Formats: sequence, structure tokens, C-alpha cells
Amino acid sequence: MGLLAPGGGPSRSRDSENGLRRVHRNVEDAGVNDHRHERLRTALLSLPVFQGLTEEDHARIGAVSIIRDFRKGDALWHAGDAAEALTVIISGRVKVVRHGPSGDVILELFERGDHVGSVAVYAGIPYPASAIAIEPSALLCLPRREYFELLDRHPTFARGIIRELTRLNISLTRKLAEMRGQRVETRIARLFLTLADRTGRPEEEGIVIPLSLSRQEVAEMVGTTVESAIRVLSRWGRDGLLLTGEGRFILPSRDALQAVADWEGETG
Amino acid sequence: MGLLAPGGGPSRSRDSENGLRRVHRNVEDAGVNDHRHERLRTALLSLPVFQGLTEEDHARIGAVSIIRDFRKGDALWHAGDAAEALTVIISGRVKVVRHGPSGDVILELFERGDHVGSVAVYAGIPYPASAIAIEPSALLCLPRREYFELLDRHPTFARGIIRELTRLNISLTRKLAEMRGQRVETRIARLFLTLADRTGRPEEEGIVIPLSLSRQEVAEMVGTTVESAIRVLSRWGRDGLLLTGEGRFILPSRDALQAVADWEGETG
DNA sequence: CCTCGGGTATGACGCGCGTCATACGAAACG
DNA sequence: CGTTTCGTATGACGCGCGTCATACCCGAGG
Repeated sequence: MGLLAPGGGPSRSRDSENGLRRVHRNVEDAGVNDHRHERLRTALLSLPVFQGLTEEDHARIGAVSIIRDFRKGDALWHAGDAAEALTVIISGRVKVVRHGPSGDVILELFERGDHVGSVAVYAGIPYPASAIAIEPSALLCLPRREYFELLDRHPTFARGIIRELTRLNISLTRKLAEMRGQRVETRIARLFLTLADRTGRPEEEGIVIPLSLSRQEVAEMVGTTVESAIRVLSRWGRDGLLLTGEGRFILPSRDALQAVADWEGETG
Repeated sequence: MGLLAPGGGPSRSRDSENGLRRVHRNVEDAGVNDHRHERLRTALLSLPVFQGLTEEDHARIGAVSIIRDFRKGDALWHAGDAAEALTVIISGRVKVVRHGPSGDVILELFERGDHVGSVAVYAGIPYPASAIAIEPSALLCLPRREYFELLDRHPTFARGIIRELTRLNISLTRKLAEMRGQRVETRIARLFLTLADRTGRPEEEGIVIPLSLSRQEVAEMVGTTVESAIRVLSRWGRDGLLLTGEGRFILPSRDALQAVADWEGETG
């Protein structure tokens, strides 16, 4: 059934295991090995994580790192896989999904500049959750060994990583606290409020959130079912609270949505 | 309403801001300054975190650290307080509580040897959640400054800390995934299964969990209401699934409880 | 052409559980 | 002693939302 469809056409494989190899081939098929170095170099220069490192460090990292490309829906890895490399997002977006006993839960959305799965890599344990690209994405993969050396030699690098871990930790605890007792509508409202703040940009029609999320994914982010998410979002569409466009959402009035989110905050 | 009741009698203040000072006074009132050093020394020797450090390190730590005592219900700190010292549990147990818009959520239970709030201390941010002793507890407080020096000088110490952070992270993601969709009974079952594995010890009547948790606290750990928790636990008591004793729970058959937890796992 | 699968949308049904009310025993306090 | 407070316990009510069923649109593929 075309799982290995080698590419190109609009037909997409959801399979990922061989994403790495396939990409490799593609790059080399192109016959441009310089291209590989070029991409690595610009990535290293532009990613905040790697700034503050010496030119020599950049060279070493470039020598051992690879860039992997994924299409929308491809899995970077599955829960249980061994974590062998630190993954930094060069472009695109990635969702981290934990498989629960009753359906999946999207733990976090990562975007350009974020690093994914550093916890597992550091601790040397299998990934506790899967990671899936929700847009065409390019990832920089830095092998464990080099990662540790960087950590040891560059305190600022280490600080940056730990700060990220902390941010993640806090985000998780906040999610956990908000999950409890709140109605589905409230949770979805809060989700889009934080999305608007993180990745939204104001335009004349309202705040535009350039994310292509299916109702299913919205449901998994707030821990509910597709139907419930659909009901809320379609009603909001009718009421002009939140419009769903092509690969993006439009939030005409942040305050209106905020009112929905707060609506029953005082009941508790 | 007596929040600042200053005193020593059996009437207790829930306020913590001055816990440090009060304890200090108590210790010095006792007139035994040797006692303070003695407690510090034995704590440093017995706590796993500090093993593998040199004698000199122990001396330095002992010189700048203090031991704080808390009674059941006392707050180590409140959400929003500045995080100025790494806190390691010498004895007793501590719950970390996040205040949500509708009630509180217990994020984690910590016991002897665990360190609490290291995330906030490291990142230099205010505590994102409150910490409250659920038993009479003794805490060792290591000032930020010294904490960082230890981290820099002793890789093994750093590794230990990070491993702990990782463990916490994974625990949070697991909680988040399990919270979703599951029935209250299932969540409580899983809670006591992990408690049994972590701190339970087998006796002839069954697995004994030496924890004094109120129904309210059980409710906050699984994200539900007191009434629901009471209903489940009292029914389990009638059915002999889980008995509530004096400051402890008794689990006659782990398998029976496991069956309850799994019961609807296949429905999803 | 028809079929098939995936995303979206809407209605009906029912039950879990949150909410409110009441009650009882024990410890704290005047 | 009475009163208050806290933890525990149990019943009644009702609504949110999970579940199931149906339907529409669209792109892919035979």
C-alpha cells in the first residue's frame, strides 16, 4: 500500500522509520554535498542554541550532525525508541504525543529553535513519547556523544538546555492543573489563547494563528474527543469567536475568547 | 483569621514565611549548637545526594546549610515565593501542590532523600507551586550559591540532579496521559498501585502503605472531588479491596486492584 | 463512473461524576 | 458542658460530555 512511496507526489506515507535513510538518499541523489554543508552552516549560525559557541565548535558539530527532513505526518520517532541524538528544529513544527490507555495526548508543540527529547537523550532512556511532524520540517540531529561534550565544555550551552527543560516542566504542571475540573470549552479557549500569544501575529482581521491543526489534534491537546472539539469550534465559527481558515486560525477578538476562558474560573 | 498566630502552643500557624526564623530560634533556645552540627553531619552522611563528595565538601555544605523542621500541614513555601535554596528531605514527606482555577492539584509526593523545587532554584524563578509537609519533616536547605558550585565542581552530583529532573518530567507526562478520559475509580486504583510499589511493604495482611493521606488529598492527586474519592474508597473498604487504617492503607491483594485499574483499559 | 478513506458536522442517548444537602464522630476550644 | 471545625460518609439531582449513528465534502484510485 505504498508505504515506501519514494516521494515526490502528493501521496504521503505516514511511516517514518526510514525517514532518515530516505532523506539521505534524496540529498545525495541531488549530487550536491556542498548543499548539505551549506544547510548545516546556516542552521548552526541561526539557531539560538548554538550561538555563543566558537567557530571550532561549529565545525565539529557540523562534522558529526545530520539534517533530517520530514513531511507532515511523518514520525521523528516512536515512544520506546532509543534516544541517540539531540534533535533541534530548524524549520517546521513537531508535536510530541503520549499514547494513553484511552487515546493519545499531545503533550507539547515545538517549533523552530526548540529542541525535542533532550530529556530522554540526557538520561539515556528510551523516548517516553512519540514525536510527529505537523508541518514539513527540517531537524538537526546531534549525536549524544557530542552533545555531552558540549554540555561539559560550555556552561552557557548547558544553562540554555536546562532552562528549556524547566520551561517544559512548568508547562506540564500548568497543563495538569488546568486539565482538572474545567469544561472542554474552557480548555480549548485557553489552548488558543496561549497559541495566539506564542505564535499568533496581529492582522487587520484579527490575530492570525498560522497552524494547521485538525479537530482531532485540538482534541488531543486538551484531552477530549473529536466530536466535542468539533462542536465547540464550529459553534465558535458561527458566533465569530474563532474562524478556521486554510492552514490557520483567525481570532478576531482576543478579549472575547478570554471571556470564555474566564467564564467559570470564579465558580471554583 | 489567625494566619499570623505567632506562637508555640499546639495552635499552629499555616504561615511559612517565618518558618526559617522560628526554627532557628527553637534550635538556639535549646542551647545546643552541637546538636545542630550533629544533625547536619549525619544528614550529609546518610543522604544519597551527598555521597561521593569529599570530606571538605561536606564541611563547606555544613557551614552554609541549615535544617528546617516542619509540622504536618506547614508550608515549606508558597507558589510565587523566591527560590533561594535547594531543599533536600532528611525525614518526613512533602506534597507539591499547584493551585488551579478550580481547586488544587497535587503534582507529586516526595520523601526522604528526594530534593524539592530544584527546577525553580536552578532557573532562578519563583516557585511555580506550593510545597507542604504531610508529615513532621526535616529539610536540609542548601543556598543557591553553594548549590551551583557543587554542580560545577562535581559532575556526578550534577548527573544525579538531572536524573531526578528527568524522572519528574516523565512522571508528569504519564500523569497527564492517564488523566485523560479515565474514570475516577481507575485513576485512584492506579494511584494506589504506584504508591504500593514505591513505598509499600508486604506484611501478612497485605501490602501496607504507610501514608496518612486524607480523602481530600487523594482527590487532589487524581484530579477529582472529595466526595468521589470518598465513594470509591469507602466502597473498596466494604469490598475488602483497600482498607484505611491509622495513618496507613492496607492493600490485601495487589492483583485485585490491578484488575480494577485495567478493567476498562481495553475499551480505549 | 463508483468506491473508499479521512476530515468535518450534527443529532440522540445515557451515564459518570460534579454539585448540593444532610448527617455523624472526633478533636479543639471557650 | 456546648459549640465549632474537620474529616468522613451517603443520598438525590442534573448536566456535561463521551459514545454511537448518520451525513456531507473532497481527493485518491480502480
